[in-house]
Amino acid sequence: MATIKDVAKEAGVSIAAASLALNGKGSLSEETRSKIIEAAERLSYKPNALAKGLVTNNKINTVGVIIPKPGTEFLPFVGMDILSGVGEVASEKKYNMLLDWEDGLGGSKVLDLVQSGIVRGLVFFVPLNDVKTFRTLNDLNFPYVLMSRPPEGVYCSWVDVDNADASYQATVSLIKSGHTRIAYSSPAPMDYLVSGDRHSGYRQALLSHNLAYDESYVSIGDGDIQSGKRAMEQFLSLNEPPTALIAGSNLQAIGMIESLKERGLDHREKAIITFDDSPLAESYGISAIHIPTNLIAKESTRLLMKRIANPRRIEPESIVIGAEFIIRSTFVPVR
Amino acid sequence: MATIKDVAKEAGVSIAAASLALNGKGSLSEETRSKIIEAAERLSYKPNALAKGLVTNNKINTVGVIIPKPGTEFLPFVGMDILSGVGEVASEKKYNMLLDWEDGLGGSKVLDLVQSGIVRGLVFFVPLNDVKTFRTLNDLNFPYVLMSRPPEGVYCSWVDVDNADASYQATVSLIKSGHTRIAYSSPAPMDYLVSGDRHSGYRQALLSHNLAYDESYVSIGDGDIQSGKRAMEQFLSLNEPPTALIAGSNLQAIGMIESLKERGLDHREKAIITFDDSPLAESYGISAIHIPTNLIAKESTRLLMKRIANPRRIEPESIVIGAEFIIRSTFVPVR
DNA sequence: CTGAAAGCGCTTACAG
DNA sequence: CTGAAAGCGCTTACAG
Repeated sequence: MATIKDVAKEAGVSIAAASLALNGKGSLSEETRSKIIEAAERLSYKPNALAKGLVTNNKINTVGVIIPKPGTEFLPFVGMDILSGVGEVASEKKYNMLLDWEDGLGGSKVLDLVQSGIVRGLVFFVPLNDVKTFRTLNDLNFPYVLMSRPPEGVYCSWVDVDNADASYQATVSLIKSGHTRIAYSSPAPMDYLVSGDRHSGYRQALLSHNLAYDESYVSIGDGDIQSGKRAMEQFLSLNEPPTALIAGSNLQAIGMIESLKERGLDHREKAIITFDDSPLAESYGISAIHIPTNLIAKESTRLLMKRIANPRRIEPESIVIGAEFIIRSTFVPVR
Repeated sequence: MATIKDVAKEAGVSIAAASLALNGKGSLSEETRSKIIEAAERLSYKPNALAKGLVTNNKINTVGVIIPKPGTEFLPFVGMDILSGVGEVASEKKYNMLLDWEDGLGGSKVLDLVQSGIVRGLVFFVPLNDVKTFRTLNDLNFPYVLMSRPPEGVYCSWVDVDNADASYQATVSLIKSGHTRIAYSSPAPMDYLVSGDRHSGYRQALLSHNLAYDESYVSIGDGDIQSGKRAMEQFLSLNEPPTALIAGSNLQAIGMIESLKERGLDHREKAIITFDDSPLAESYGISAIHIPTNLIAKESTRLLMKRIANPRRIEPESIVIGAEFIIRSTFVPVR
């Protein structure tokens, strides 16, 4: 493969001149410049990113995306939305995208990545926030952005919807349409920020409308269909089963509906609202709180790029994006 | 950040000795070696991958995954399955994973990647095969593996299911349960290998069982729900509508069922078999041809690793993986 | 068994 | 306006 040396020789100039011309820097005569460009094209020269990275900032132009290991905790639709958003903004800036996930072995993997120079910045979509890793990144003054509200004690840039508010609004709309027995099923363990925020919005809505908060109406789930079934069964076994449910994920909501069907009940027997929207929720006709994951990913990556472009430590920024409540056939007033 | 120079100084040895010790090479005294290792730990030294890559093979230890742009043509479940498979094998070998997709601007992006030294090998999951890119990769003797049967004229390693055979078997099982009017809806345009292979298996099954092949029973779709609806509407408008259908994707199959429902028909009105299996197909109760995407991804990456480890040109290998036919409630005998 | 030196492909002051 | 030189962080023959 051709190197810059070959290009210089082919064009009959010095290596430095070739570098300048190829990067559009310096003040070369138009003639020399085009002579060099032509030589590069003739040899189909592509710069070696490693050498370039080594000599500039010791980094390669790559953004790293950290997501949960596929198959756990989140819907593939969400994952792909994120990757597509990050990838789009990254590629606009001629950045590559590196994908990795937490492996349960602790955050050391992320730090390896950072120190090896393979990435210039990181975006995180990790439900359980690892404070220690973030602290270390802060100490290193390494650029990163969270696609979620940061955990207590971490000062950094982030982009997210207001989960508590979205949950509050959804609960209120159920109350307003006459429901008084409303259940909540979390998308993940309660120590996950997203679970806690949504739970507190739900609770707040009940209390501010003079409805009792009852723990037996709360189920702790994970992202899959089974956990939706379990939640529904738990709720149906109560003396006074809820008439409305807020599901933590599409698959959970589907599980709830399946559970209803298994008992020979209509899927509109209960009012069901799910977090996250997808073709799935649409085709099942499930009312959904649309979290604009793709937009969150894009905005996060934009913040990251801004931060990378600014070598000095700058103030973290945060963006709160609005969630949209989409009413479909599972939104039924109390009967 | 600490460099190898710092480590050498801290341990009181030469840079060469430090390099040897850190890489477990050369013959150093046990004492010197551990002295160096300890110094590295004390400084929390992480080697700079760029420098290392530059000096060894001009490449960084990264595998590139090329998939279609998210949101087009394929189910996120499939995409995540692939990423998870590639990532798992890659990380076993301490490789990073770089994600990219075709952008419709031609394959030059891939070649940039290759020549920049960012990846040591590529795995492709691309329905429409770009012969020119593959030829160039062959010329460069650059390691890559396809997660699909290669197109005509490309000689390379690949891993795939036998789509024609899977389609044949599914069609035969419909014939055996009494269907004579069987429709086929492709997952993509017909010039995609996967569409063509499945179509030819379907056609072959009909012909070898003395059933006529009728073009009005064939619909050309894409991966989404709408195309399933369209296909069903096309078929239902025929004088003799099919009694059984083979769908190209889960979403297509769901579209077919939705279309049935919209007309007030039971979803078991028709026998429906879908390609690809997912929680979706499971929860809808759609009979499915399970394509082990995750396994395909893993095996492909293993082949790639083998190829990378072997600097000399070696013979391409191919692996055909069996598809599994899973019968669910949409598999109904002819009425 | 260990050290000094060359070199991977590039960029960036610095001379001229 | 252009060239010679140093250097990014590492590894690998090659001396000793």
